[in-house]
Amino acid sequence: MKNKKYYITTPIYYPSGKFHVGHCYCTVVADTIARYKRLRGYDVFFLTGTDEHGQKIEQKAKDAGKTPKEYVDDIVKDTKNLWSILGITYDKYLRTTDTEHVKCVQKIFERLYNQDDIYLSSYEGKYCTPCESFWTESQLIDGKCPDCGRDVGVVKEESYFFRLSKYQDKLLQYYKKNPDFLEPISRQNELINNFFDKGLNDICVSRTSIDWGIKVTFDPKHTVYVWIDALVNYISALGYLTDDKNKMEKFWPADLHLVGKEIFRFHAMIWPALLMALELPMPKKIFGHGWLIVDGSKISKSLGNYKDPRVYINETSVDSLRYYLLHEVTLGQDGNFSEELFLEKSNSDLSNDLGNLVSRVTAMAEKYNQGIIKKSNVYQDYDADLINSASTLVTEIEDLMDNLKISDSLTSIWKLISKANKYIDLSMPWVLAKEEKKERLNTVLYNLIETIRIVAVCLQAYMIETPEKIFNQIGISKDITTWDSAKEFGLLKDGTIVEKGQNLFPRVEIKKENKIVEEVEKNNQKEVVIEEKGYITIDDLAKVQLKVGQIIEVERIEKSDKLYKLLVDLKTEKRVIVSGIVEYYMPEELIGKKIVVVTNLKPVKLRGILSEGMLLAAGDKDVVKLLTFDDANKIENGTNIH
RNA sequence: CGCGGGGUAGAGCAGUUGGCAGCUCGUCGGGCUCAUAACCCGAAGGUCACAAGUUCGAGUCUUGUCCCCGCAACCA
Repeated sequence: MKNKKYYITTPIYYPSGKFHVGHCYCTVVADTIARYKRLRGYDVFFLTGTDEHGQKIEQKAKDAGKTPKEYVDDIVKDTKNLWSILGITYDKYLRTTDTEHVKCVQKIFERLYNQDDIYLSSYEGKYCTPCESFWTESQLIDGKCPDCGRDVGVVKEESYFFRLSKYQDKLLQYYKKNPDFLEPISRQNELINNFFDKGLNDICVSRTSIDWGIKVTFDPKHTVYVWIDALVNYISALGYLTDDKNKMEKFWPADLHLVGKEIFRFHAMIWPALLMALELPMPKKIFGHGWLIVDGSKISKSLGNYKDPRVYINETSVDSLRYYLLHEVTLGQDGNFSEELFLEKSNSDLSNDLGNLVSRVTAMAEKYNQGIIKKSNVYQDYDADLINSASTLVTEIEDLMDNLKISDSLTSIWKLISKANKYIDLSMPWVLAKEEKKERLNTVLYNLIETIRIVAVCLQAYMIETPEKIFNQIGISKDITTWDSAKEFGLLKDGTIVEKGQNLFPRVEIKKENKIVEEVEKNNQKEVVIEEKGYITIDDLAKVQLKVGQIIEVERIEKSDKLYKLLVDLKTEKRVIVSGIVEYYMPEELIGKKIVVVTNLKPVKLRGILSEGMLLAAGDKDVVKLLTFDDANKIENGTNIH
């Protein structure tokens, strides 16, 4: 019998910088679904990749003194390393610079042009010459460029357009007939209310102002714009329009396109329209997931409020990070990520509940029975609860996972873990050992190890190291690690030998307070300092605006050991600045002090309070001294410093 | 009146078709000693943002108000 197939994709990410935990989130979710489907016997094709063309990449590469290709090569190398650390089991990593993809895009472009779905016209828009960017009317701020604040001019550029408007009605009909097509529903509503009600415009699918991209074969001064270049990856990866039709026939249509909410629109509108134009079947589902919010703000490059995800993994383990992303975030909604919460979860759910369970059970097996697990059947009433829950766990997970309730499915695993811990308290194996109730002890240990086996089998969808470690510790053979084997309680063989191993999840000391905040500040400083050479120019220095400020109010921030909320007088205005100097100054020492303030630092929310600047201070871990002035009285608040 | 999401215990969240307000962490008290200062039991803690309405009954439905966040044609 032919296996059922499952085709799942992540977006192809834009490699304009290092990837952060948000990218990991989406990819880990997709990986988990892929693993789950494989466990259930599906033939899975899991696609991810990078969208490597466009002006921004061209610019970034130039800044770094590399060619665009060299630039993206480096990032891709790093990304693949990250994915390998996270245990991402993609079947294909597509790069839009791959020859196959380029050819596919060109052929599609030709075809759509030939059938008049693409036509030549001109794109007219407000253009900021120094920024080399087009802006829409609504993006402009007071009629000026939102990036640099300079005047914009009207510029006409020859462009090819895709007749999106032609597909408007067909799309709407499709949405209505297939209510499961776009999820969550709220995003579908947003899409329809925002765009369809106003009517769809044809979209510009080529640019003459961008060089780094795929050339239009019949008009090479044009470069294919992102819509077609990027979206088409989902079929170019399967070899669409090549001689090898196997994958396309087997896997298309995709079962799930997992995308971020910011690109949901394009996937919900443009992509289906393109597929209609190409007369290909629609994907089964497009799901727009939410974002990770870090300490109240979204992850953003300009805030610099993120770290390399490997930092978190090094502190704990891959499985801790995967667990957090999968369990703490409801798919479809925004989720919270903070280092403190992450470590807390890792300690409580992983170290205390799961890790400790395995540890105490294997320890008892060794201590009381030389690690030998024997089948025996001296039961008590309360055994039934554990055994029932364990034997129905897999079915429960299947129900939830099939509805993409990933977080809930983990919760049901943890409910069983908790039951196992409770079962130990009820059965008190240490008493049984002391009183030499051998047969009952054997039953209890058997039930516990068997429960742990079932938990570990299920965890294979979510975690990459832990299930294997558990299997080794409880000494079981491969045939009872399969998905279906967990549907039956009692497959564990008589005489199985258990060996207590290393702790699965060592507890991590949570250093109270603001590691993360400090990190944010460091990152902000980095923005100003030019990376490699160590020198900055006078212009760079001029970017930093320094003024004399006087501290007029000092307040401790609740629940923070290190932070003061300061009100600083800059003569023309008073600003709130949050500063981590509690350890070094008493409030009364600070009041009235004249200090150096960075006034054009991007505001950051710290502990929920908007900090609109930064104080300059000298020091290291032990000593911190604020920069002050010799003759403070003689210098006025608000004076510029150069 | 551009669109969408949110406001539920100290924190982070869940609440399906309206039917006694829940989960995890933290706090407090107790138990246990197999285990990673872990595990188990119990308790405290909420005007479900506010106001009005529908209803026998509203966190849930309707209307209005306030506040937070995101999107507004390439930030996962």
